[in-house]
Amino acid sequence: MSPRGELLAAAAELFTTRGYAATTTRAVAERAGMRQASMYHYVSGKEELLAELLESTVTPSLGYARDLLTRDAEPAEERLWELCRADVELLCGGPHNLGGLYLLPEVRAERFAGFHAVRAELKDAYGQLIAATAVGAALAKSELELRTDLVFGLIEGVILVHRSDPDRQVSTFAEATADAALRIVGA
Amino acid sequence: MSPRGELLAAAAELFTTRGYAATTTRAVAERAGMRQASMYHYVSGKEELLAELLESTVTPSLGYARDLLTRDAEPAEERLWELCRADVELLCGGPHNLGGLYLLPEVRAERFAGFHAVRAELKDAYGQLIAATAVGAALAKSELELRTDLVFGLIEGVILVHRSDPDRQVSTFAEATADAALRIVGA
DNA sequence: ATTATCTATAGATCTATAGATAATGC
DNA sequence: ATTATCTATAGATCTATAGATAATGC
Repeated sequence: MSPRGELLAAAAELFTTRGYAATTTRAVAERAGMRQASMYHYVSGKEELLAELLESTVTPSLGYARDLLTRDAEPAEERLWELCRADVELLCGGPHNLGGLYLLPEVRAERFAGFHAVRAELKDAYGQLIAATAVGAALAKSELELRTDLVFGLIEGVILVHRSDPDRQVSTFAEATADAALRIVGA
Repeated sequence: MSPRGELLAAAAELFTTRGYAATTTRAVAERAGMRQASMYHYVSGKEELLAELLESTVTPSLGYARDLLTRDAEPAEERLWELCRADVELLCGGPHNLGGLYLLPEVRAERFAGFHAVRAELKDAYGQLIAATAVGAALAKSELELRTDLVFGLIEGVILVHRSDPDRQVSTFAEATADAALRIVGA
């Protein structure tokens, strides 16, 4: 792996376990096999590492969501189920609990607006799929938004469940979460 | 309010917004109206503040859950709904987003085992109520545990939803979350 | 020439204690 | 006597840069 990749992997592990503020540049650099100062040859600092990690966790889900939105021959219920399953798999399935980055209090900073923009797009895709279900088509706009929030909340909530029990098998849990999401929608 | 209470309130606000590691003892003390060193007259340090805040957020829900468990004249579905509603109200309804304390990476530390024990009891109460529903009584044990995890995940997930949109009215959102929890269970 | 690394360190914190002073309550 | 507070600070970090050295690529 490239030195930058080593730094990102080290940061992913440390940020998700110890948190962002509690992780020193020294800890990241030495886990990546270099001295603290050498890190600055590859990245501008901790912030850049977190920004890049955040975007890398949400971009694949967004790409998949966009693909699902175009597949309008398939029932919206099946596509929504599949988006939930894949999203949970991506958030909880990686080597570290990458979804755990969403929980860090620091992500609200203006610096990470890019991440928030991509996430808002992903949430919009959830909303479109929910609106396209048989049940969703019959709901008022405010009720649709509420259910979208709840489904989105469930997906993020499983990150916390996964954090407190990381040994659980992710694939079956992801499917169960997708089932639960459809029940929340009412489909 | 007592000086200790002022410190706890200050810590609640700062820990939930900036995070634990990023909050200095100076910031907590001065928000509570005293000098940094004076804080040590009332508490042993930051850890004690977080431990006390964590337990104070989960203890009321547990007390209410125990009360609901004894009320076996009422249908389990209604009691579960009410527990979910009250829990969301407590986590998201206070002056600060106290539920946000659950998201801090530091809470996993051994130091906060007391909090985790109380939370495990609360989760057990959820499990008992779910098992007592008409649908729950027909489920296998593993499926029951899975749905308990999902309901618990939903409740914690709404903390994140609330964090990204703190201005939403809590009471209606709490009711909608309770509705969604019953749909996850299948009741 | 450029890239990759290292050591050393300036400058800026942050925590927790020491020690002094004032206020309170017997 | 005890409680509440303060100022000052020792000791321990942590970040980011400076400056040196080695390795690589034209």
